Amino acid sequence: MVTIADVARHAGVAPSTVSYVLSGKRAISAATRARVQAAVRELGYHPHAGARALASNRANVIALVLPLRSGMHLPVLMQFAITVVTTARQYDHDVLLVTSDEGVAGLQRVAASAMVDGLVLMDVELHDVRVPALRKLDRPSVLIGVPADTTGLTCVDLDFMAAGERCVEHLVALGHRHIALVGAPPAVYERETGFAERTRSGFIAAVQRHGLQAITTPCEDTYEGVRATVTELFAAYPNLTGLVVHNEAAIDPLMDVLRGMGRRVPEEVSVVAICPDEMAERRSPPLSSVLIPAHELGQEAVTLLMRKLDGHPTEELTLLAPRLTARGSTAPPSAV
Amino acid sequence: MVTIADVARHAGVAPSTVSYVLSGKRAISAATRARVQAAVRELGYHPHAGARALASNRANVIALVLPLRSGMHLPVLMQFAITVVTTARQYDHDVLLVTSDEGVAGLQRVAASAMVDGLVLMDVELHDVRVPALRKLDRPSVLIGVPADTTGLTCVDLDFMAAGERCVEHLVALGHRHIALVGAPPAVYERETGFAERTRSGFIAAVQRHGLQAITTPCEDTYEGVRATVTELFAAYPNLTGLVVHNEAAIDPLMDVLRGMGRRVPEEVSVVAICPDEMAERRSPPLSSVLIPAHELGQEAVTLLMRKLDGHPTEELTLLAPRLTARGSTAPPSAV
DNA sequence: GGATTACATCGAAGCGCTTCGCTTCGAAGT
DNA sequence: ACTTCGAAGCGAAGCGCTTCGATGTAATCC
Repeated sequence: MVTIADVARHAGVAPSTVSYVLSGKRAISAATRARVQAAVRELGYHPHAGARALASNRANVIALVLPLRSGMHLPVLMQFAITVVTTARQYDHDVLLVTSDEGVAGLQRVAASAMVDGLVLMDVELHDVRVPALRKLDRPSVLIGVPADTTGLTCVDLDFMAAGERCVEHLVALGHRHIALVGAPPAVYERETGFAERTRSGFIAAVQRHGLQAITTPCEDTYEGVRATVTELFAAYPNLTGLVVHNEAAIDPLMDVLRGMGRRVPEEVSVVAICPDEMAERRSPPLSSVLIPAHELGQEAVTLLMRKLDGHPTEELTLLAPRLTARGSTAPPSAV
Repeated sequence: MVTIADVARHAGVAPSTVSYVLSGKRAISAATRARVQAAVRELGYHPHAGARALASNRANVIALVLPLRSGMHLPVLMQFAITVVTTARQYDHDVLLVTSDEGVAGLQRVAASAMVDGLVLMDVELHDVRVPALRKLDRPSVLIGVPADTTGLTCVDLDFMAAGERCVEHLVALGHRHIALVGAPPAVYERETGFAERTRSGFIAAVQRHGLQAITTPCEDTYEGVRATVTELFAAYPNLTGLVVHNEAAIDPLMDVLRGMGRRVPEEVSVVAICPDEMAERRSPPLSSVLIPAHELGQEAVTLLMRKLDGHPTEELTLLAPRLTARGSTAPPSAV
């Protein structure tokens, strides 16, 4: 193994000088710097991460904590994860992947053992068990998702309330007057995941602002569940022409079911979804949608964490504005 | 921060004794061990990972390396990742997530800086650039996927050749005589990803064994691409009754297209897929399928890596036998 | 021109842990 | 009773790095 002493010897300087060249924490003459950098390159030197962590009290690693409950939408999580890694690398940090299968103890462990300098928690619920644990952890952290009490925390999320409103506005602008929200499975509401409820309240607020009836229903993401939900919906509200869908896994079945019922999209029913863009684009017709900005969220989360690691204060709550992309699944309602 | 010295003092022993209690590398009397363990618990001691890595030359971390090309099937990758983390924890290791966006340099870095003791590479291609880099890396590794030359490596994968054969056998057993393989997008074959080609050769071998015609076609995973492929297929081979689909993203569109063409599944066309189980089960009708055993693969990969870390030799190539689950999408061909 | 300042570099301490070799002690063997 | 031996625990070295204070040297000031 090549050590800093080897590099120093090779460049004819003291080890500390090499260290300062690498960290830039003290002024070094251009000549010396060049010599050291050449030595580093020639010897293929990589500082020993453990030694560095020990001496500097900084591991240059952040933890990415996934919850391990079922019903998560894996592709979105993966996209997050990839973005977090990529962004962290831009700040010269690596990412340790932690799941909650050891429960909260895992957080304790990676933080207390100084493996990581800070943490990013994905998919935080309204009453997430990890949040209290986090509070007494002394390491900075950023949450993706919004728990009930955000004091002292740093949270990032899509503004789901605005997203719900935005969907309604889109449909109303097209002329729809009978609009329903097809939401997450009941279990998600019971768990008080936050974003489901926030979307719903945004939906309701917008609909009522326009003097329309607020129709919302949870929806299982199985084929049969979707069929049942949609059937009931149209039985109860036969003149429904607009659907807002906030349930990634239900979208495919839902479109199938609509077709099966002979209700054509967008001629007879307009559908606007809250889901990743790629999902919306793959459908036929492509779906009008508000995208889940996994990339932006991940990037923002890491950037905020880095700021905290540098000792800067941050906002408690950062909500990203929703962007709606109109595609082929929405149109004015057919004149009746 | 609580150090080993604090624990030692609290338990009335030397630091080295605490270390030996924790590692179990030397005999310690039951009484002392109990006292030390109590002290550890009371003080909430967690060994400093960096210090430990420095002194012991072991980081107790493995790298999980994802390729960053497009067209990967994210949910499967995520499932892998989760399994790898969970399994690694069982061996008291953590997982560093590495993407190939720094190219091969990222591997160099995490290995040379002693951040990780070994690596698991996901989704390895036939001519993967990471493989040569790996060879000169001195750290043990396990590949998921099979490159062209496996000498000196440890590879794990589904036996795609057998999977292709298995699908054919299933359809033939039901009585089908006209069977086509709908494969991955052309780009995947061009990249020589290995598994696509292996499935194809298994398919061809099995089909020819039964004296049938070998019909295979790549397939884009867009809606339009699938429509085009399927249309051409049935135009060229009108009496086709069996389809083997090895393209996760194409399955949904394909089923839609078949329905759109008025070809009912399984009454008129039987479809067997190679895809994750959950995907097969969510469809209506549920798909007969050979599953991608992400969980088993991940587990096997980590287990093999741990064995290598302990200095044991391992097989160059471990292929998991495919398991086919018959569901609602396959049936005997209708008597013509 | 001597004192002052800034700049560039060095040396050594120490981060928290593991590990090697040593000491001590009591039990077993002869 | 004396050696022998294994078990249990201790002490100190050292892993590779960062960082602080010190030192040497050259530029700057009145």
